[in-house]
Formats: sequence, structure tokens, C-alpha cells
Amino acid sequence: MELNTLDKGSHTPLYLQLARQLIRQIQSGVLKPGDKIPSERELSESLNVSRITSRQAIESLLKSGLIYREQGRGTFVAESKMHGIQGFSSFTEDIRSRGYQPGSKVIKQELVPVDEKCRQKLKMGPDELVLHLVRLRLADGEPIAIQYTHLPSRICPGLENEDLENRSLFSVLRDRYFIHPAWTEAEVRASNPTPEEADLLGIGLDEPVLVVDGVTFTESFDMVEVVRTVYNGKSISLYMGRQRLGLLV
Amino acid sequence: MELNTLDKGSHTPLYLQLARQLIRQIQSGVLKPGDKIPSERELSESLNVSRITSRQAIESLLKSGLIYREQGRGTFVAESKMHGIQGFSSFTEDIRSRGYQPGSKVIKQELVPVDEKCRQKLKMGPDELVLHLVRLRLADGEPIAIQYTHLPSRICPGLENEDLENRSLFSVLRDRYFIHPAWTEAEVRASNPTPEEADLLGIGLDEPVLVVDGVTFTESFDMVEVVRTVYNGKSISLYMGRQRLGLLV
DNA sequence: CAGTGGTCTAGACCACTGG
DNA sequence: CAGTGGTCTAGACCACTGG
Repeated sequence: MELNTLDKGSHTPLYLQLARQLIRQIQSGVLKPGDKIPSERELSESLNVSRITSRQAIESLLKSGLIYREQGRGTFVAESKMHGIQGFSSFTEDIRSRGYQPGSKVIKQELVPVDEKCRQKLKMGPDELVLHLVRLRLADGEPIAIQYTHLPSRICPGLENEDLENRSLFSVLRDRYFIHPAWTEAEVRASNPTPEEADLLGIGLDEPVLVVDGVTFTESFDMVEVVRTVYNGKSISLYMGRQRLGLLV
Repeated sequence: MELNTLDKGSHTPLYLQLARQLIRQIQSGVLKPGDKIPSERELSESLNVSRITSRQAIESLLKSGLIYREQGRGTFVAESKMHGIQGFSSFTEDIRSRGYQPGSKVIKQELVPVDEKCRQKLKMGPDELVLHLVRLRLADGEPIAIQYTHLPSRICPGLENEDLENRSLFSVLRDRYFIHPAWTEAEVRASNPTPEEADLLGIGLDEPVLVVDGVTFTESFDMVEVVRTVYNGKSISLYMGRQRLGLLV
């Protein structure tokens, strides 16, 4: 296995440079499921970094479930079915993969000053603008979710004027802005809709909705969007794929 | 804030001892949401450990979402409603990592013939028995979920007679049967409780519940259990960690 | 036994936040 | 400016796995 030397002068931390190299090796198939990856000591010696740095790189891949460790044996590439799976894709891709025609109706699409909560999540400066997007999402024309999206306008200038009706936001980000969403971190809960949401979804105030609060990242862990999706509880369930159990305490 | 000195002779790692102390401080209300917790340096000096050890303790709480860090400002106790984190571990460990005392009340614990749905999921023979377990799950004594578990009795003979009141099923599986749950595959949706569930959870029939249907595997992909967990929607949110996006389109 | 990950020490410099 | 978390070094001993 070949690894490039790391750029110690770069602004990108060494452990992230190494983590990305390992991700590429796995995605390109150089490292296959079940393969043992180099030990922390091997990595640190061959790349001239400390063991803690190589360990930090490995830990960041562990979180994503791409690899797993076994004490005394080594660190291994996880079975591909363990990660990935179609659990979280874009709404458009998700709906399409279920066999429905995806669509959306734009309710709001405007630049607003960043509020404190988004600012922290997106690591933005205090005076930056975010594009605030509210869309009613449809499957075969039926409303099944409301999506509130916040994107730093810095990374997608002009998106406030783009026509997003019936288009995938992610495909616009990829094709026009060369931003490739790769990861999402989400929190899920059951709740009731607000009166506006109930109205848009055509459901009663006491019917259940599934609320997913997420943050989306690129492969290089730059944050792309903060998004809340409110699903009509009756029309959808989310498949989570294989989750590694966190057995710590 | 008082912290006990750590036991360097203990088999429990120092960082875990410290992490548990911090969890208790948060649980007991000594540390409240929004409070700043001592800095890594303060902790390491007052407890006579290295900064890396105090940092490791803080990182283990970070994963559970109990706290959050802000560079240059400090580390703070998270809003208890907003964190949620660690959605997929055993219930016991999940609740404990949130700073509550886990518990359970066994409602049903009996061997039954396998039904068709379970038989397929657990890949069992047609005449095998499953242990059917229904438990009301508690956090600090408050009912927050109902859990329906099916395990092939082949892999856990005698478990029908084990006392599971207030014990972690996973810890029994590990310690007595040497079964190590490692992965879970789940489907999540929002719904309403059945009358029995509403009664057990102490909520109304039109209040939302979060239903998680899961299958648990060992590292080697042997199926361990089929489990449905019905959470009181108001008392919990699930954190999904970092999900790789499906790159379909 | 050599090799692995798990834990730990005692330092260092950096970028960032607030006053 | 002093304080914070973010990254990093160069070591150490431990428990565990396999041959």
C-alpha cells in the first residue's frame, strides 16, 4: 500500500490528511472489506508523524464505520454493507429509490443574516449571510415532508436566484458549485406538526411527524448545510442501514 | 465544583473514571445546561492527570452529546432536550451515557414458537423457539420506552429464567453467553401508541411515539435479536452519528 | 514471543474567543 | 491580553491476540 507523504506546512491537520488518504484507498478498492490496514505504529513511522496523530486519523474513520478495531489483532476495513447503505441520501434520491416521482414546491428562498445557532453549526462569521430555503417535498405529487435548509451563501453565491422547484438541491450543489455532500449527522425524533406544517402536509395537529435535524458535510468535512426535515409520520419510515453499536460505558 | 481524586490503581481507566464523575455532576444538576465545565487544563491539574487524559474523558462525553466544545471559549453542558446522541447502543448504555439511571420492568419473558416474520429475520428453523421479551424501559424511574425483543433460544438457553429486571440484556448476553452485539440495522418512524403502550408510557393515544424496528448482529453477522422499541416522543431523540450519504444519482 | 490497540505522561505551538 | 480547545511530539507500560 502506498501512502503519500503528508504536507506538514498545510493548513489541513496531518491526521485529516491521513484520514482522507485512507478513505480514498478504501473507496478506490485498494483496501477491500476485511483487509487489515497498517497499524498505528506502521503509519506513524512510514509517514513520520507521531503515533497519536495516526491514531487520531484512524479514530475519525472509526466514527464513520468505515473500519473497525480489534485489540491485539489490528484494524480492518468494514464490510461495505456495514456502512453506506441508502440510509441518508438526498430527499430526491431517497424518494426516487423508493419508486416515486420526487418533487418540491419552494415556499421560501432568501438570503438572511445568520442566526447564532446556525452560525455555530456552520462555523460561520458573525456577519455572513445564509440562504434560507423552505420547501414542501412531494412524492408522486403528494406532500410528504417540509424541509428547512440553511446554507452559507459564501459557498453557493447566486443560489438564491436559482430555480429549485422540482430540482435536487444536491445536484445543483454538485453541478454548479462543485460541492459534493458526503456525510450527514442527524438527530431524529417524533413530534407533532406546527399549525403551518399541518396545513402544508394536509394532516391534523395531533398526527405524528418524524423530525430529522441534520448537518451535511463534504468528504473533507466542510459543513454544507443545516437542515430540518419534517416528515408526515404516516407516509414514511427511515432506514438506518447498519449502525455500529457504541458500547462504551 | 468538587471532583474526587481518581484511583490510579483501579482497573477502570482514569479517563473513564473522570468521564463518569462528570456525567454524575450533570445528572445531579451540579452542572446545568449551558454551564461551562472546567477546562482540560484545570481538570488535569486538579486531578493530577495529563491533559490528554482529561481530554479523552471530555471526548467520551462529546460522543454522547452531553456536552459541546467551542474553540477559544470552553466546553459546555448541552441542552438536555437537544442532545440525544448515541442512538444506537444498548438501551441501558444509551440512557446511562445521557446521565440517567436506566431501569426496566419485565412485562413478559417467555419461550414461544417462532412466527414467520421472526423466522425469516433471524434465519431460524421452523420448529425453533424464541424468547419473547417485553420490557418497560425507564430513565430515572420514568417510563420512556417499551421494548419488544425476540431472541433465538438456541443461542441463549436458560435466558427465560434469568432475572432481567433492571439489568442490561446485552451485558447478560456478553457475560453469560459470550455473545457480543456489534451492529444494528433499523427502521425508524413516527407513529401513535397502541392503547396498551399509551397506558404503559403514561401518555395520550394521540401523542407521538418514535418506533424503531431493529435487528442486531454480532461482528460476524450472526443475528442476535429482533427488537422493536417504542419511545415516548416527548422524552427522547435519537442521534444517528455520521452517515455516509448514498451516492446513487 | 512479537505485534496490536488501549491508556497515559509531560511537554509544545497554534488559532480562536473574550475582555 | 490570558484562557480555551485543536493539533502534535516522543516517549512509556498495559492487556490482549496469534503463532
